[in-house]
Amino acid sequence: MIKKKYTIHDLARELDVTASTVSRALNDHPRISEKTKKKVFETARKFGYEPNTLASALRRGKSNTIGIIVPFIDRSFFASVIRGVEEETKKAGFHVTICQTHEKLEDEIQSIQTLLNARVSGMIISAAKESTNFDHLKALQDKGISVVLFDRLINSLDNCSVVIDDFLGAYKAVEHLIRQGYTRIAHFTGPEKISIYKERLRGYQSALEDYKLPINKKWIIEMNSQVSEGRKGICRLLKGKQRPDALFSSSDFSALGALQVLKEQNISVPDEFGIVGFSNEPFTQYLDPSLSSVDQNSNKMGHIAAKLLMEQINGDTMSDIAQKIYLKPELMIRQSSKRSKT
Amino acid sequence: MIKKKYTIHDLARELDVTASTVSRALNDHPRISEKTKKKVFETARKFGYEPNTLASALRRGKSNTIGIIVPFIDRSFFASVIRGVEEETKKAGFHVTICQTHEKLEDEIQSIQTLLNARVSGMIISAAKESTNFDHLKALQDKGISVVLFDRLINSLDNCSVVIDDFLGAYKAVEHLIRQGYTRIAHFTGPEKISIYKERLRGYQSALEDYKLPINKKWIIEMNSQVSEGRKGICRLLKGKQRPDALFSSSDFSALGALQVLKEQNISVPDEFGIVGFSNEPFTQYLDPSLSSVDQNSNKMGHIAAKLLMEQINGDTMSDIAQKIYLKPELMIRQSSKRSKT
DNA sequence: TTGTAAGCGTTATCAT
DNA sequence: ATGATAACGCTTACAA
Repeated sequence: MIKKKYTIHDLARELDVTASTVSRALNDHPRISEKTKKKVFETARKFGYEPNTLASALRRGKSNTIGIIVPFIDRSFFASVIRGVEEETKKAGFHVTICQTHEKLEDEIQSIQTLLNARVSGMIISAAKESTNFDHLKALQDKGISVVLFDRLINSLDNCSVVIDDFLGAYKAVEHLIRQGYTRIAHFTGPEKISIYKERLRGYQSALEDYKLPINKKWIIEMNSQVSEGRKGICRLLKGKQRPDALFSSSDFSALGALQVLKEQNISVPDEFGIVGFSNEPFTQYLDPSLSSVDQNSNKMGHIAAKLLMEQINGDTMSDIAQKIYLKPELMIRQSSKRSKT
Repeated sequence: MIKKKYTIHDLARELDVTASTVSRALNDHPRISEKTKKKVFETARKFGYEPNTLASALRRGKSNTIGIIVPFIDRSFFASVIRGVEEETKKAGFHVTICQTHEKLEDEIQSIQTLLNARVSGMIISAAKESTNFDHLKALQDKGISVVLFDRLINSLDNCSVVIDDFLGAYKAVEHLIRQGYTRIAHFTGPEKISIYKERLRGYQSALEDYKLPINKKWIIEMNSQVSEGRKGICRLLKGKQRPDALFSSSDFSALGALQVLKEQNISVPDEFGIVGFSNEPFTQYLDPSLSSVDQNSNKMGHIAAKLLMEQINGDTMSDIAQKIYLKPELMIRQSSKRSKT
């Protein structure tokens, strides 16, 4: 048995008023008498009336949906951001539609189109790695769509965005290593085009400079965020003439690779060699030794991105001036860098 | 500059036909001449026309949105299922709206309502742990909404559902331990109300019986899926008069707790004690020793759930008879249970 | 093969 | 404070 869906007309008929009155009452319109409002709400409940958000969205030209575009849903960082977004938007009566780009520009363009067709009120986007052309994002601005970028920054765009302060995170990590007494600190960096890696590299260099430690170019290795790459990287470092005694890695995965090799070669971590990774991937805390890492506050990032977006949508002042928000990263100090004083 | 959105009427005017013709052409209606179709598509492209999916959904009474409800988006299992769902539905032109229940019945009911109001075409749901009353799910059936359940089964409902074969997964895990020469195998189980844990327990018992090994009630410990609980559990086992030499845990987290304690007490894993967990959490492969675990095929589960749902939506035969699909779990054999022959 | 016209359920703009 | 009416953009009988 399929239950009938009631509409405002059904309620109107029941109450002997018009649909407009019902609509207004339901939306708490100021000049509807409290009495009718009450009556309307009552029978709405009695009938089990539920508004058709589709019709409302069509009429108003805006849905209460916001779209979120990420490379992969199941990467822990993104999953966590999405969680934050969902939690924040739900409060305001929005729901979240998700799209994956698989790091492909084409999928990104496609996703944006889909969301546009669904008339979402706004979008929260972490650009695909592949994206170097940002016309499709610029087009969104032109169309007057509210957008908040996160994680992957696009400098040529003046969108609202939320990122963590990668520079600071890196700086803190390296400073921590220095304070633990490590002096020859290497760095695994990522593709140099991507801003987050550039920033982390800068933070690394800056900390070394501030503490008057040498920057050795051979100790800076570019690689992808993979365990295997980390293994290769550390081998190269260990073979070099100048051997480092610590590593700050832009990725937890490559840090893990390094850790594995060091263990295999019986080089004690943290006593002989200190490691700090980046991202605070869930697995880092369970390693042996547990891996120090820079936490990205991903859940909070989601919350903030969502808040920012909703301000934009509601035309609140703050976001008229497009702004970048830098979240403070938190250094999670674990065994891999906590040296018993030498 | 905000670009104008074109409608089928704009196209109609341009082509000197009516909106209906344009609509039909765009939808590849059989009795529209190829010539007009071609013309319509051409000018649609020229104008950069994009359909308003909202209007279409309103008219047809169905959107091309499907809703997915999970306890937490950022649990790796769910994230991975969602990923699968997104990938599968995208192909068919659907998009995915996500809702979290935080394992709360109230949130679950609320989420369903939201999705109902958005007129989703169907829902994919993993019930909240808290849910013991399923009226809200039954109501969906009555309303004629297509639903596919996954992971958490509800036996009183005859919905389509996709689960892994927990019994088989457990059986395989325990059989593997037995074949490795372990004979006194303990088990960490979960809240007994939840079917997945019941099934895993059954698989455990069944394997022991088949291999004529004793089932010792003291070796079966109920706990939540947490590292700390696993630690407590293994301590209890080690203190007991009859000490087991292996553990099959319903959860990777509690298995990890056990592993930690064993390492601390210098009990060699896998030589003196074997462990197999469940879920194949990402961290298991990075532990030392790496933790054997039962993989749940989560991405595939998402794909299949999505396919099933879309069959239901399209009224395809298969799903007229509500069916349960049991996915074959895969045992990931790693160091924690791979004993050098004794 | 195409046109006509009504309608999906809401909301916005008049008017009263 | 409420009503009447049109419109959002699309689909779909029914006609022609």
